Amino acid sequence: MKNVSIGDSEFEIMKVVWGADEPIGSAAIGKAVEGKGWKRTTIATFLARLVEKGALAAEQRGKALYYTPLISEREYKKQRVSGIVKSLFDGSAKEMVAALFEDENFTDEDIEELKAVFDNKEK
Amino acid sequence: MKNVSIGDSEFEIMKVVWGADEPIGSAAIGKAVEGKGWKRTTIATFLARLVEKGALAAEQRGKALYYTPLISEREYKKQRVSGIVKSLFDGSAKEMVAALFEDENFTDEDIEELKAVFDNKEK
DNA sequence: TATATATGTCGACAAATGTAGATGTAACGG
DNA sequence: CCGTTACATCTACATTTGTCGACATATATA
Repeated sequence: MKNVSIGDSEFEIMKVVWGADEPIGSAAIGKAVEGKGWKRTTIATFLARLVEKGALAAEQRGKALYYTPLISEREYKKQRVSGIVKSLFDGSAKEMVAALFEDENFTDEDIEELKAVFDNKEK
Repeated sequence: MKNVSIGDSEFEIMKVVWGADEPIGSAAIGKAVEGKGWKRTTIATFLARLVEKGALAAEQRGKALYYTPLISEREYKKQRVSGIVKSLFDGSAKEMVAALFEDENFTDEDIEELKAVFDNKEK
């Protein structure tokens, strides 16, 4: 419920944990973020902080810790997007969409799909 | 062009400067953000940092400094929104809109308007 | 068993940001 | 001429986030 604030690097870790359907161990996480060029301890710090913040739960399994998300990806994204809508678009999601629309690339299919989504919701 | 990073409080200042159509002086800015509860020096720091960052230009006019935005509101919002789309929605603006749609409140009028915008763009 | 390997914990340091007190100064009111 | 204002600048301190290195320990292995 509370607003967990997650940094960009931490977020990369979250994505990995969200991507796993079961509690995921540090080893697997490390493997998943190879390529980011982070030292082992760096990753460990992110994990520890995420646990502190209440974004992840950690359980000991053998020698290693296994992590489970305490906030869902959807929840988190929603939080972030709402924040942007509120601070940049005065709370108007419509404004945001309109702005997005001017700058981002949408294919005609995208638009069709979106219109469909909208039609669906429109009661 | 460069990606100016602006904090939340700094952003509040930017909004004021953007809102003025002419260079705006520190006094006016201070007046505009009364209510935020910031001390005078706090505001001055924000202004100074924004100038350092290249977000604002300052010119001396009499005793006070007058500020002009060096990045447009549109430009900045675009930057922020693109960042979110990239990091949270894998670069898919469509996904973002869809997500927005599930969480935010859109009135039927909003939807109509958006569809109109979409129709317009669809070539 | 002595050792290399895998992990977790601590403490650190830097940059960005929020926030403000101390200082210095020039203009203004009397 | 002098105190009061109105500002600007500088320094400072806390928190958050990105990144580690140093350590301690348990485990696996030669």
